Amino acid sequence: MSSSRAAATEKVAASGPERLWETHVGSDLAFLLARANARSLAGAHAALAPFGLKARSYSVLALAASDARPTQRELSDFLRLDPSQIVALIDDLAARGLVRREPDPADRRVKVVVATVKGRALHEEAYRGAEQAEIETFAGLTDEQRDRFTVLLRGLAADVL
Amino acid sequence: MSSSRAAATEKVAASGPERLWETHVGSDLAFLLARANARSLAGAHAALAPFGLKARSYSVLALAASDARPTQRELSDFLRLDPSQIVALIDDLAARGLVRREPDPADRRVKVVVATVKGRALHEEAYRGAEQAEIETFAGLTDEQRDRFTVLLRGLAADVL
DNA sequence: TATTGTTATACTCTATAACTATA
DNA sequence: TATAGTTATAGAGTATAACAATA
Repeated sequence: MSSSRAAATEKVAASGPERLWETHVGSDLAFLLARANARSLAGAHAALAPFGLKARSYSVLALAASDARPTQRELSDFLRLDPSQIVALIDDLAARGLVRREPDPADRRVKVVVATVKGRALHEEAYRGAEQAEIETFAGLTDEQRDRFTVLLRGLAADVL
Repeated sequence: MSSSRAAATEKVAASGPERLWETHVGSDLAFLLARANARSLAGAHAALAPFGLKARSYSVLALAASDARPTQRELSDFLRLDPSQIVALIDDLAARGLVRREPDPADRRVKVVVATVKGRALHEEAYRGAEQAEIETFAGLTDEQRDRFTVLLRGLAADVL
């Protein structure tokens, strides 16, 4: 349906898997979104692997390294992961000395997750790697397209179901 | 970093999980993309469940119901799923009488996957459900934004890594 | 009673390798 | 020797329920 794709299909009838783009699946937004996400995730994963991090552990570390001092429950809600998964992620990061649990004096049930000095240092490096991967993943977009893309995504992502 | 988010943060310091949006994770494109995808997938899943389909089986059925007559290998390449996963998906759809494997006279190794009459009928219904879910998921976007979004996503999705 | 974090368990998904039959 | 499809299996990821400590 898009002009760029239509231009490609004006040639000879494509052979091989490419020709399936002409199907209506090829213009299904959910499908395209899933593919784009898979690509982005693969790039992030490759960039974070040298630091022993994946997308999730990186997110947790990044939030712990911020000045937000998130609780485990907040991490669970924000990252949309089950509390038990947060426990596992933090156990791993804590075992590596990157993060620690601090008790909240106001409510002894909650534990605030903060990055150690070592954790902040690793985050700094990983952040640069992830940033670079993001640039490469979205290299096909102009700066303006990238900004628009971010705004659109934020709208979709922020809406609570 | 974006103006829309900055405007939101000018208010009072948020409490609860929402305040974590102020973190740089909240403007990480890969993160936003993952969230948007999760939301889209959840919508699609809910819409397809009444038909006994998930995102993947729906994609396979849709391609089988098209006039493209895809081979299993083409499905594997196009959907970026391992050939063994395609086998499992088609086994399931075939057991339900929605799809069948046709031998290719030109190459007896390959099997073309085509939808049965029953399969085409179910796809028709599921397609309308999925379309409706997509409309609801992207309801926050104007038609123009939606088109731009599609073009951007197609560029990201089509690029072979 | 409700909530935070934790443990345990089962289920789905994904990745990998080995096998067959054709080419 | 290479390719299409199949089978089997192990690992990662996900969802769920039950529990202890605290509110």
